Amino acid sequence: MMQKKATLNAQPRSDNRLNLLDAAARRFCSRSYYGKSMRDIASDVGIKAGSIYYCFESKKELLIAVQKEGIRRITSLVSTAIATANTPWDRLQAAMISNLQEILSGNDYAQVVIRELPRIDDPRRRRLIDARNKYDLIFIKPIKDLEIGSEIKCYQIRFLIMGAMNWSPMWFKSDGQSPEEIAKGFLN
Amino acid sequence: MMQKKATLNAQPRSDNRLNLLDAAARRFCSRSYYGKSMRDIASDVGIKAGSIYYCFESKKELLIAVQKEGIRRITSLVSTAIATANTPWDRLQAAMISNLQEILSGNDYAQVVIRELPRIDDPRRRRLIDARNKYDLIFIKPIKDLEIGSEIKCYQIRFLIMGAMNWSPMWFKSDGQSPEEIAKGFLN
DNA sequence: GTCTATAGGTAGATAGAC
DNA sequence: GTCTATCTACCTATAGAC
Repeated sequence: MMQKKATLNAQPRSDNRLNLLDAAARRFCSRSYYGKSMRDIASDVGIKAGSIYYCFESKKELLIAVQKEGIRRITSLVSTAIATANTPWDRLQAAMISNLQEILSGNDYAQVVIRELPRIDDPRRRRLIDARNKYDLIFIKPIKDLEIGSEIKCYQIRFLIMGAMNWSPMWFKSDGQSPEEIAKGFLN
Repeated sequence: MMQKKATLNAQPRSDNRLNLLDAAARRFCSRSYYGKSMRDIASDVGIKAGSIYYCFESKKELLIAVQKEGIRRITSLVSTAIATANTPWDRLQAAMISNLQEILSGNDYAQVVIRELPRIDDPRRRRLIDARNKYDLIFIKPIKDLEIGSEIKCYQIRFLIMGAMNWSPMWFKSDGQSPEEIAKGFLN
């Protein structure tokens, strides 16, 4: 699908696939998947709509790619953060901080996973949901290790924490509390 | 805009304005404001797209009406629930239970407020946001009355609780925990 | 790798009949 | 109140030039 070498008469733009993903994430986030056109996304990276189809075979493919990348990024960041902490409490806090950092970073990938995944209708959605569920499970172990209640209780706590985090973009102000402060505030 | 009497040759449908609001709420919820057409909404109530414009002068007007009604409903329900409880703790719990009942009821109005309000671009959005902020404030008083921390702490708790509630439609299963159980679970 | 041109479909909205 | 018919605009996607 992608060629290794640019032809001589092509303009010297570095890999537009990534630029397109960034633009799509931004656009899908601000007005939903259905609310922004291929023309909008293309114009953000300085090309025409038809050219997107060199990298992505359809609009839905573009959405799936954004979501796949979004899950990959946040999973990677949070896993790393957890690995560097020693106690269950620190692991939970580290996971929350890096999760919030990614969600509130303004790159919009995570939000497209969060907000658009439940309503896309596509066979590949199943795999994405599995990947997101797997991501959500990262949080359950540190909570269980806190040993503060039954298994049901642990899941309730996880729903509480993850819901609050997933919702935070709605009220977050970049001149207010930092992700660290928000995470610590949630944990008392 | 609306007439009081139906003409004789009109079909005997009772006020379609409400039916249209219900259908719009459902559709805007499932595929976003941009993802569903006036034709889709019209067909849900058994009329043609052009006929919607007898009740609503534009698609955006229809969205605004859904959101206005959504805020009105949940404000009314939660205010009433709070008024029937006696202690701060009971008031907070009553507010959470009725908030969750409305959000998880399946009528979709609340979710259109929650999910679509941040991204519509319209002068009237300001008023809706004010109304929703006023609604959010309903929760702050019971939390403050609990006297468990500083004002900042109270707002952190509110963000935690409201975020978790607003997010609950994503994982709620109608054969699982009830809104009461979820609210009590969040409150420990 | 990006362009232009365009096919083929659907969108929101309006006008006028009934 | 709802219909049909229609306008204009925009959409996704493709084909072929460069």
